[in-house]
Amino acid sequence: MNGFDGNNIGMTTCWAPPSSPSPSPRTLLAMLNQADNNGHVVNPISEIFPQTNPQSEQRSGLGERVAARTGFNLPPLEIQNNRPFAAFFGNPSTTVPSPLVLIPTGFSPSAMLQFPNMFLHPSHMILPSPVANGGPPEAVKSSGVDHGTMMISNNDPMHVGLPPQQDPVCIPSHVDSVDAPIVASFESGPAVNETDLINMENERENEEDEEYKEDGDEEHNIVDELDAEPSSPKRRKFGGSTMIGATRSCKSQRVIIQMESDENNPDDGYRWRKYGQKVVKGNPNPRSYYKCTFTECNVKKHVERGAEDVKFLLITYDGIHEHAQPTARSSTSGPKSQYGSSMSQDHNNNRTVRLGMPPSSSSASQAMRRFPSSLDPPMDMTQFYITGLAKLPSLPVNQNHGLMNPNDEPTIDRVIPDGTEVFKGIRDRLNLNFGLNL
DNA sequence: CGTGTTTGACCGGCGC
DNA sequence: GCGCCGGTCAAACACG
Repeated sequence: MNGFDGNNIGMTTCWAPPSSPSPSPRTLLAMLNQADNNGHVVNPISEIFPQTNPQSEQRSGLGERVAARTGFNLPPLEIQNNRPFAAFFGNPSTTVPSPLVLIPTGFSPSAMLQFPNMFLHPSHMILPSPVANGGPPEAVKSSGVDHGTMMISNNDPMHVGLPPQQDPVCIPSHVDSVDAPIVASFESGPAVNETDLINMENERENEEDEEYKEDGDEEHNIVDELDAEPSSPKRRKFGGSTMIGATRSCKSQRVIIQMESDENNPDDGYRWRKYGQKVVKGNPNPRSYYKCTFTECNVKKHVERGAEDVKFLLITYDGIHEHAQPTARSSTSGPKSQYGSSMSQDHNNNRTVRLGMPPSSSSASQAMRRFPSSLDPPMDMTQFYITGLAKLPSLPVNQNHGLMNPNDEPTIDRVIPDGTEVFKGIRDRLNLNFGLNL
């Protein structure tokens, strides 16, 4: 049985529905999917959800103003539940993002998953003054009364793309007491606008190649040094390891996801080998370190539970898979594949779990079917958002962050059994549009 | 027996 | 320079 039963999972990025006639979810998906085919937003959200609330423009909050501009009504946020990540996890040393994602003007929410590089870890941001091109960098707090969250914009002239006068579209991550959030943060580079993103997409591989080249040189040097001296049994051997320092992995592409799960290591389609566990400062719950078991794949992840609420998992992925997902679990008695034979197991519950695998009463082969890959038809994350929230049992449809119109019927053929599909959707989108394999 | 997990020791970065 | 901290290694162990 899937460990996500009964868990309420939803994206933290949210927006409200139009207050007047809206397209059905099916229509919406069709419209949004048009953006997938060429990587551009053919139908901006403002076209899909035309502005219907004349008072929206008078809102004071930046997020609300932009929401009003784009035709969305942001739902009220419970400030006490909208804590910053570090505070939420009670671990100030944990590298976690703000529970806000920032979408430059002109982007639809679906674009965030097409160009994840635009979403930065706060530590990588230069926080500009709200006054364009003036004043020292600083955090910009939302002035919205019903938004207790901090907004961070990026007008860094070195990177930017955002015209300074343009307000970014702030999509507050709604950490709701009912809806368990999934937060995806992408640490990969500077914020840019859409056109820059296209160029960046072309340049990204070259940059990474150079970075890897540098890494390789460093590693080579270290190995040379170590080769000159004998090593004790417990002494670290650098051969085969890309680690130079404790924070080495910070240079790689990093994606941080928060989700609610009973499992300590929900399966995400790849196979992981646990290589360490450590209690980090500020969180009594140990952090588990995993490596991808694929040959020569250096992707790592670490998983820890929230300090305050153990229901929440913080999963941090470091690196990019440069291989396909395993098609099936190899048998311990069968021929050895490139992968190890194990699944990530939750030893607390003594069972193997597969994130993104809806419970099924059918055959085991179906249970082992692969995750969608880049070869599968593109799926806009919005539909996962919608379908995920549509399954939330404790909220009336018209309160599901306003994502569904009360008159809308859920699309039966797209309704996902549990919110883990949101995770899958994130990964698919990252893989499909950015080559980021989680 | 093969594979993955556990766990104490070790390492480098960083702040003071 | 020292100590803290996060990250990693690898022998021992567990499991099927």
